[in-house]
Amino acid sequence: MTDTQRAVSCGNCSVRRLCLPAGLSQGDIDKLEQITRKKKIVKSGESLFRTGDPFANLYAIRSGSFKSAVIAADGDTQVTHFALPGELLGLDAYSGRVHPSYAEALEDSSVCVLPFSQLETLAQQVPALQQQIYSIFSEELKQENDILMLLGKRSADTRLAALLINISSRYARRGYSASRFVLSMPRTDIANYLGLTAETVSRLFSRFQKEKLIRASGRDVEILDLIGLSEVAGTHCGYEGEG
Amino acid sequence: MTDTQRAVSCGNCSVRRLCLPAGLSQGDIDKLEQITRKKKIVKSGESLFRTGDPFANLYAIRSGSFKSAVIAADGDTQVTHFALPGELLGLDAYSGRVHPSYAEALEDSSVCVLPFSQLETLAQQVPALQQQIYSIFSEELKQENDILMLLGKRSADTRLAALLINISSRYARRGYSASRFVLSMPRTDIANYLGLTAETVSRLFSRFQKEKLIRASGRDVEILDLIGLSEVAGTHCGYEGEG
DNA sequence: ATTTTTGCTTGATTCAGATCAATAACTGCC
DNA sequence: GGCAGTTATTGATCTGAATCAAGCAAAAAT
Repeated sequence: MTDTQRAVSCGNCSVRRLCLPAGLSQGDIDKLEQITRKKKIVKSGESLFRTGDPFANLYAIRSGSFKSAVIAADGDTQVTHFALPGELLGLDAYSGRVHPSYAEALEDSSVCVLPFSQLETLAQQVPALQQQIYSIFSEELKQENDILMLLGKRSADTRLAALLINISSRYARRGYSASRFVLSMPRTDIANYLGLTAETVSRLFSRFQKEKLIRASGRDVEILDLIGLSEVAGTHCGYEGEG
Repeated sequence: MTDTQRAVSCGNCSVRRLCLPAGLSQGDIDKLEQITRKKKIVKSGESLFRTGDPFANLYAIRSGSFKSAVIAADGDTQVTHFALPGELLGLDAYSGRVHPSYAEALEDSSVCVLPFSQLETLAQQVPALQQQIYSIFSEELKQENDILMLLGKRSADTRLAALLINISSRYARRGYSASRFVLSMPRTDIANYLGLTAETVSRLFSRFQKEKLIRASGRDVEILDLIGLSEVAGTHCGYEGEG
């Protein structure tokens, strides 16, 4: 076994506790690794899959980050998700056998390729894996509901504050600083995701800085006052999400 | 076997093609029925489950309709879903072992009670059932993405038009008229779901009537001009959803 | 049958965030 | 290092939907 292949194993993956192997025995992880031999590099701005692509694989993010988005009939797009290491992409493609959304790397990223038919077969034999798949689906649904709340009822400042706290706590889970991080997405993507315009997002960044809630320079963000920011977000953690 | 029990069988259920049994062989459906012995009646306004209830069952709607909603830290609620016969409720509770949302009957309704641990075990033995569960999860995610588009970028009239078309096509799938139906939810719920106020929704109903797109009297709705309504919705079917 | 409640509609006014517009800063890239 | 093309900030203005405020209809309660 070469070093390159070793690098793909779950055992030495920094996000194994957040990803599919979570809760599996070593023996089951070995089986999972056997169907996850391929790794894929996706450069910043490139697509992992596009809307309409046939569904064959799920993708587990190893490193980097992605946005996923849907495209309406009129060509308009809506960013639906910012995905970080350990998260799965492509789950919404199962029922239609085609990807209804697309995923694009926000920075140079790498993913594990999971052929779904094989994963399905393995899950049939490994209850813990099946449970983990249900769990990931379910968690995803739960989070979407929280975003619906954000878009349905919340003011612009609340939305941005909630996003910053959410991203912060997700980075923290992955072993990075919760208070200082680099946003991998442009303002336009943040705005689109939050149902706002880039101008409004920019103004809010300025306002949050004036209010000493954050310090921001471009995509570099430092949270100075988590309590204050949480008050703006109207909650005590992300949008009740992961954290 | 009594008549009451017979009534619970999938075989004579009008929505079996949309529900869990879809795609299963008769033998597999029999097995499914064995774990689905209980049926539950939920009266209008009553809860099927509440936020925070421990997760034990999934519920398949036999008749009637439900709204599900999440409650924010400040007590504010967001309606996340209107569920019709054949649809499953409770999927978002799996990962946390607790219901993160609640489900309330919009009219007198009945559901099949599916103990999840037994369903899980059965799915392990019946690949077609496992696939159907994945499919339902996946479909749900897909639809949430379409709602995100609606809430993120669309104007009030577009949102309501899309909802009307979506509900119409879902009724049609269940064998009811696509052009004439009774909304089971009050205006406030429609407004909340669409991220609007009840006043705005009411004004839009009036406007759509003036424009001869619909005829509405309270919750009784008739679609007069599907093409016109689709133009307002900016799409050719529901929010790209089920239809 | 009459009061109370709940749900729906309509009008007047306000405001948060969009839109339009102009710079400014940053990122490659010759 | 300088130029072209993004990406971000800031300002002025506008507008769609919220909010505030009645009034009305239908259903539930007395």
